[in-house]
Amino acid sequence: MIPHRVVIAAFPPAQTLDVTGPLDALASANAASTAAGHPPFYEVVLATPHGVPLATTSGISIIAGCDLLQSDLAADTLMLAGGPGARAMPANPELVRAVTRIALRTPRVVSICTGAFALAATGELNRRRATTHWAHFDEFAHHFPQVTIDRDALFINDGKYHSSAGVTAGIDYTLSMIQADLGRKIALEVARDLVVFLRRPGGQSQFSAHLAAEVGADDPDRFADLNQWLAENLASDLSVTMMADRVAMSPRNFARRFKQAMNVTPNTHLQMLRVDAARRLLSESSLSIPRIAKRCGFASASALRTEFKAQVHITPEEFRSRFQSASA
DNA sequence: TTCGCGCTCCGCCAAG
DNA sequence: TGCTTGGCGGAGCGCG
Repeated sequence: MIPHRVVIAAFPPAQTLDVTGPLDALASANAASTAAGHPPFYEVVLATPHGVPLATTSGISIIAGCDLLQSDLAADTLMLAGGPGARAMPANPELVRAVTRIALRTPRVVSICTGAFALAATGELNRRRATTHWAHFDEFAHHFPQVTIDRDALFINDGKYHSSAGVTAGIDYTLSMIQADLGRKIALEVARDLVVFLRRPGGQSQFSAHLAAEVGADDPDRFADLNQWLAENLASDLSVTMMADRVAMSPRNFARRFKQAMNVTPNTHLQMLRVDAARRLLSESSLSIPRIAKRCGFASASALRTEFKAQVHITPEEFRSRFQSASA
């Protein structure tokens, strides 16, 4: 089997490759693929101008030193890393030409964090939707007015072009990419691995509560559609009765079946989804706490604080001060 | 701080 | 007879 080649483009003055989370997810997917008796699925190639090597702490082995400027660089997925170099990249015509050349012939092109600046510089995002790190929304909009910014999304898929918000959101995107490439089972195994290796102090797990619940669930597929619907409608006035109606069951039977399948009660799961959404908005947006509470379906900012503290063990304000700048 | 209300969860039991 | 489903009621909890 020919491995799926992921070319990661990084731009000077970067000296380290700051996409460790997505790389670890790819490494974990390779391990799961190997354990299933198949060769590693992903082959990761680091491409920098003139092949300048970068340090990385990821567990995946990288074919380092490929020249981003070479004309015949081939990829199945092109991943554009963020950082100051990516934001400065549009001012370098030689780099813009090189990335455009690769992007045009690559089936899937992904930007991580401020890698969106490098992707937008190619012009391929014009009249498309995209996202980037919240702290650079205005700067991005100023430089690329023809790109529609989605300020709430964790990641955006528009045709073959994909963009993720912060580096943490890049992990969520990578999980969805692995699910598309290798299936739901492997993606859940990768998520389970990430629980072990990527959980940060202060309770900021780097993957969604949705996935966390599925990892611990006996039968996650049974309520997959409902969970998807819940995640998309958190701001609605949701109740166990409404969830039961949604899956055409009586409330009593629904509660029983949900607990059996997911290992948590419906309301506990709903609260996990709400805190997860709040956590993302706290680290990926500049919205006020009351607005985040409303958007996530909490009755008030006070209700958000109570539930947030119960699950994450710190207040939303502490969480924001600790993690908001960490992903910039 | 207290109290009442509404919601959730769960054990129990009956019906299909 | 065993399993699934759904109703009932009590305990617990959050919120205003």
